[in-house]
Amino acid sequence: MGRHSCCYKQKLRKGLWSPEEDEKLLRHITKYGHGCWSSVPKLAGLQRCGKSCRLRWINYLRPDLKRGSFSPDEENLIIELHAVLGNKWSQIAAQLPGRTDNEIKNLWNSCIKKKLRQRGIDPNTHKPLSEPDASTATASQDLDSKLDPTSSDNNPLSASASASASASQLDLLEPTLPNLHSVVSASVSVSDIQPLHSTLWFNQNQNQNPGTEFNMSSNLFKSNLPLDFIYPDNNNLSTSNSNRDITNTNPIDYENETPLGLFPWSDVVPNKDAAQIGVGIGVDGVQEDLKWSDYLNGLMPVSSVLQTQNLTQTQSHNQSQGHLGLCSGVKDDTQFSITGLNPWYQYQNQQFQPNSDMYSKEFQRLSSSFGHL
DNA sequence: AACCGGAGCAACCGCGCATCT
DNA sequence: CAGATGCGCGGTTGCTCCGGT
Repeated sequence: MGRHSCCYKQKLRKGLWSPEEDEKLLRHITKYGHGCWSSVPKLAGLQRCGKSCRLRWINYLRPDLKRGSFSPDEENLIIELHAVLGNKWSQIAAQLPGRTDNEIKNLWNSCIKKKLRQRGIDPNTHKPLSEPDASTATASQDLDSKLDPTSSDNNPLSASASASASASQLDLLEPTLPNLHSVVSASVSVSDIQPLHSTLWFNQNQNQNPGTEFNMSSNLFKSNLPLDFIYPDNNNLSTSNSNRDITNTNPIDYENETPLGLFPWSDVVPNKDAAQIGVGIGVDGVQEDLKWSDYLNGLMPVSSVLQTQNLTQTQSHNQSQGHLGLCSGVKDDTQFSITGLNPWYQYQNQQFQPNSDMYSKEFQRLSSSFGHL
């Protein structure tokens, strides 16, 4: 196939995305969904190819993205999954809600590879290096023998491994995959790695209503509860969730094409200074002190930012400290539903539910995603 | 202060597969 | 059935930041 025809077109912008482009894309997809990606740039008024828009959305603008550095648990899980899946970044990312394949790939290439080598492990084979560092080789060998994907005897996810045998071996993987053994105890017949690793998500051995009882396979999931999901960790906001008035919504005024705030909590920011996130929008030489990612990370409304002028870098930095633990667990953007997943829609629709309901929705999505199980 | 090199990251490229016409 | 188109993935590039010299 080669390059796509859209890539040959002239006048298409390349390179870094400007805040204006981000806002256009975000607003368009928020309002209409992405539909056919090739038509997105035209409809959104962007001089980009659809592919570029898709990439930007998936890797950066998607509201369910978790931002910030990877936790040790996440890194461990990536290593475990890489041992099984290899460079299938999208499949690895599917097990890490809120993380993109690109993000994981970059982490792997820049950090984890190096760490594994320092521990005497070949990051490609997950075997000890030919000349491992003596001080670390012994310890790493132990781990390595458990993770060797080329050995059906040692590989707990081997297609030929029986469920019971796998369960005992999976115990060895703790604590990084604490619930994996119970997953395997469901007597899953492993003939295909795809359905198997999808079971990392929940414990199929539960006979109860899986929507309320299924176990997350990793501590990663436990920290991403709905309230953190919806409310930014912002010092300017009350930290008491119970004190928040979730009926105080800030609807997007689509009729006039002037969003009051792309995020519903935009009007909850209690003081003017806090609202004036110090992002120098990179327009015509205006300062761009803060990375756009930091701006998004601070979850300030685009409209507020666009109105902001003459801001100090200090304000930028301080505001950027706020973050949101976004976690939807949905990797495949084709499955993405603005109204179903987007936290601010849930917020606006006052459909906020206790954790069990949240998990129930997660399970429903998982069920549809892995319906072939 | 200037330079340099490594790390981290965002974005692009090229390919394969699926779907459409 | 074949070509065109759309989409997704993994690999790669190039930019920015930052610490060391």
